[in-house]
Amino acid sequence: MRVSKEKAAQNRERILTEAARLFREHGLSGVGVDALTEAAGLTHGSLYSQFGSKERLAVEALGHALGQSSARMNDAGTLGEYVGRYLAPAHRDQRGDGCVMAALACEIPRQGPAVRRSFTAAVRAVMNRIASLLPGHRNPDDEALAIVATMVGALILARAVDDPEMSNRILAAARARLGHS
Amino acid sequence: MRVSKEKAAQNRERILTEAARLFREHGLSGVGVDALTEAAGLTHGSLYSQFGSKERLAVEALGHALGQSSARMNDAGTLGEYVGRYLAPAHRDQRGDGCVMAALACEIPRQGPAVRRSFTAAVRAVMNRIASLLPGHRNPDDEALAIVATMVGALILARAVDDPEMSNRILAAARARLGHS
DNA sequence: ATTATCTATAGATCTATAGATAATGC
DNA sequence: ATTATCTATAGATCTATAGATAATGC
Repeated sequence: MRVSKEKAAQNRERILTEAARLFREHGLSGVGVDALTEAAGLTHGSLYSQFGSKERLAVEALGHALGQSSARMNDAGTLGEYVGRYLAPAHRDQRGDGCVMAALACEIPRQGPAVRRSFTAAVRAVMNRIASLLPGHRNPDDEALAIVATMVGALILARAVDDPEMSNRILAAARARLGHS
Repeated sequence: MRVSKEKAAQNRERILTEAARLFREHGLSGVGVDALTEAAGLTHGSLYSQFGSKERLAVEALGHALGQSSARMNDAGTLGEYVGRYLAPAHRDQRGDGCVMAALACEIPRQGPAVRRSFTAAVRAVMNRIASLLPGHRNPDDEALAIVATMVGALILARAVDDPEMSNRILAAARARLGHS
């Protein structure tokens, strides 16, 4: 069954959106082609006509999610505001809609070149954005990288730990640490 | 073919050692029972008589690796020494023999209760150890958690990024950040 | 005529189980 | 007699491909 160009574009968009969510929730190797296409109301075969392979879909889905993250990042006017939103329990609790880096970083070293390139660009973008919020710093880029490391590390650990009190404490400690920078 | 008690214990030990390495290198869901047992010179069936399931092997392998990590952690006399070794390119480049938290943290939220409990205990142990290296601090535990977050986040990002210069820079920025704490 | 999607299927690979085997440990 | 290991296999699930289908877009 063929479908209108418009409808096909919508399907593509929906697969990308759902894939961006599913990959963050279950990991890149934790979701199959079946689940990815089914979430968009299609059958698994359709993935291959639209994207050619699961990996190419992953690259596009990452790009899709990273675009949204950038937009949200640019909404924050100050570093404190950004940090506060990033290290919030709400962000910790919705992995599927949150930071791509925190959701997937551990898997990235095992991914193909295209995925890794996309991820690296994302780290660089966050670095630049945070550096732009650090006026008058001596090495804004390096300072920004240290801040990103703290944010990502805290969020990842807060999600991994099974003790809610400890989890909140990790977030609070990182916020406190970054509030004084 | 049965085997002596001693030999069986050796086999068990070897599976644990190899599993601790393979899990860190490829992720918990990235290695199969086949690879785990083959690395110890056995066939896949033997895993079930020794451990009962892949997950129970994972729990024991994590415990095994965490024990080694603690030992190494206690070798460091100062925070600076510990941070310097942790955020070194050598540690970044040998994931299979390095920090369990940095290798597996992103996957932990999707694991069973036993794995999560073990991971949480590890975070607590590192927190306590680092806090003990922070004499005279007001909230040593919280400060320690922020430091752990920075270390783990920096190592994870340094491994994920595909640009060696950027990778080294992340490590250096985090070291600089923690050198002044 | 083109093409987005579906169906059917190939070929791997994954976790787990059942039963056989053969050496140990009593 | 016990038991650590092996072999064979079940039953899922995974990525990918081939060919059919049917509506679009010319």
